[in-house]
Amino acid sequence: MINIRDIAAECKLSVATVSKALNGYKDVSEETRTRVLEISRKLGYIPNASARALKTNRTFNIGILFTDDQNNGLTHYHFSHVLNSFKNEIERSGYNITFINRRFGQEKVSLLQNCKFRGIEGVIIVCVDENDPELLELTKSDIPFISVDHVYPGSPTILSDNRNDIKKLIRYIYSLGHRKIAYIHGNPNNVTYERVAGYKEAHEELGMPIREEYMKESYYTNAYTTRRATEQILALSDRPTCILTPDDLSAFGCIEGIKAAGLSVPDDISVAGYDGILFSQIMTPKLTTMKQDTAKIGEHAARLLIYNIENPDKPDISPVVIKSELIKGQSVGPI
Amino acid sequence: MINIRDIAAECKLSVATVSKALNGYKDVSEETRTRVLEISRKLGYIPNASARALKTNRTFNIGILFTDDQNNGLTHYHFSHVLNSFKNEIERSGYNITFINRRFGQEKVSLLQNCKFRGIEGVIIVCVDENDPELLELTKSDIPFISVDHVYPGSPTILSDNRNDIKKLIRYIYSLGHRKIAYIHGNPNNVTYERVAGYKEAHEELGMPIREEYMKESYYTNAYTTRRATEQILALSDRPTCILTPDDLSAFGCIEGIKAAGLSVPDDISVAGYDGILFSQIMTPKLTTMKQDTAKIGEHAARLLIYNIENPDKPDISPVVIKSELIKGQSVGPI
DNA sequence: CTGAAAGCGCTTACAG
DNA sequence: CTGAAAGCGCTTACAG
Repeated sequence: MINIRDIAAECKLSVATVSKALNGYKDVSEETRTRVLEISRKLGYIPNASARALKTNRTFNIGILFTDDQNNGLTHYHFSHVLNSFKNEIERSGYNITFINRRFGQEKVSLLQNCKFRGIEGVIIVCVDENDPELLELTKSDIPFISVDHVYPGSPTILSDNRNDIKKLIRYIYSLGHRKIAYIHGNPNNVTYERVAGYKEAHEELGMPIREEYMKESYYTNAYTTRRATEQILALSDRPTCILTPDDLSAFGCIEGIKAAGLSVPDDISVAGYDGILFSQIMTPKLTTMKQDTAKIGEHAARLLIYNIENPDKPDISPVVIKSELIKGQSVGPI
Repeated sequence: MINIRDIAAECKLSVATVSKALNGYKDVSEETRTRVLEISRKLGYIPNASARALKTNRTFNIGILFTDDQNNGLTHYHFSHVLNSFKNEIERSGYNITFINRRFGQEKVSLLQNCKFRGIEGVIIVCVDENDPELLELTKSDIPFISVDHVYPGSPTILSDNRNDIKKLIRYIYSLGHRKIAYIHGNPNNVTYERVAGYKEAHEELGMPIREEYMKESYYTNAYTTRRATEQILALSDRPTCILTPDDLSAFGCIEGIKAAGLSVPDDISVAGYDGILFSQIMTPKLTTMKQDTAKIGEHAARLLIYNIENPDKPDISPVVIKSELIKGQSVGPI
């Protein structure tokens, strides 16, 4: 591989001058710069990122931390969209995306150690076990990060407006005449907390009683446990007319359970999802759901993270809240 | 940050000895090694990957090249599973995953230059425009790569047994009494070529005529264009009894088109997908499809790539073919 | 078994 | 405007 010294020799210049010419420093004559650029192109010069990183202490590598309790990983139907958008925006800004893991070579190390080892400049935390001690260690370190959906106090978060969005959804369902709305919510975390709070607030505002037997817990993206919860709800003597589910994927399980009971959606009972993934709109009936703006979430996450990397002295830690959009669909019908 | 010199000072040893102790070289006394390890732990030493890479010329970074013509990127419902499995296996072996792009900093560069710049040791090529000149440049370089689905002569490929798998699917459909089977295939590429060949071979073997009007082109993962193609097929005077689609996602478009025509699946007309993604089995009716073994594809891809990185003198370039599994589902009914 | 020395490819204060 | 020199943190042949 051609290096800067080869160019210097070819140009009869010092490596210092070549380096400056290549990096666009002002204190190089136009003539010299042109010659250096020309020769370096002729020689097929490609800089060495490791050498540059070693000297400048900058890698431009951004780490992704991305594992969820259901172990969807990269295949998560919602978060992969967030990530895709994040990646596009990060790369537009000249950074690179890499995945954080727990090793160097064959040795097991902590997430923070992996970041330090590889000179990761910033991390996006998506869809992880928020209580993992290694994760907490990372969030307390000096490495900037942006968290999606979970709030680490004092650090920037980006998330959907879960509380208000679910209220919007419930108001819509209410407007169709529903007065008995069950909620199969996801396992406890920040998102679940906000949505359950929104569910309760909407009930109070609309004058509907909150009934414990209408609230069940399931796992996110888990059609199986959501079907189980659906069966419990269908067994109630006073059935709800509509069931909210943790997300679109688990809504499929809910609908399956309803069909298995010989009922139909939305004629006998209505169902709403959450997320607005592609499949929710190509199935029949089209799902009533809240479409999270994954493009915006990923893009803002990238911009905010980069801002904080480049302004370590005055980081922007104000949480960013992105509105979701109600998709009316057809799975919630009029009463 | 603590470096190797700090440890050397603390241990009253040379950096050379510390380095050797840390790296498990044999020619260090057990006592010295223990002390070095202890001190380095006490000091919170973390090695510097850039420095190590600069010296050893090894980064352990594996690049992903992953963009498809429908621009699904990371959100591709099939390939994200391949990638997830690939990632897990790569990391198990102590390598890291990163994405290849076309820049360093704000400068536009070729894919190969990006790889060289960052010291990428190997690349997985998934789901890209195979004729991109920059891609061809990369495939002709000295950087080992593994290609999924597309065959670059002289380089290792991993792919499903498309030709035989679709024959298996057609034999099953035939066994249910179907004699008029249409095929909406994807846009031309290696996979499409093999599948179309399998479609024709199966027809010959089973004594069914190949009818041009039963073959339409669509795009992969595109429900819209597949619906359009379905409409053309439904307009035929002598309709087929079953339609094969490019993949499960586009099968939704096909089914939509059928429903819009007032027909039902599978009572009036049967539909088969391809891939076996999660949604194909939680929809109603469950889709008849070929389930690609994404876990195996990703895992083998990782192992083969690593093997070729670590054995540059005797690379293994034999193509790996993975069998798919027929999922009978319910969207293809008996005649 | 230990260490002195060279060097990986680059950048950057500093001198001229 | 150009260059000599130091140094980023590490590894490794070589000498002892």
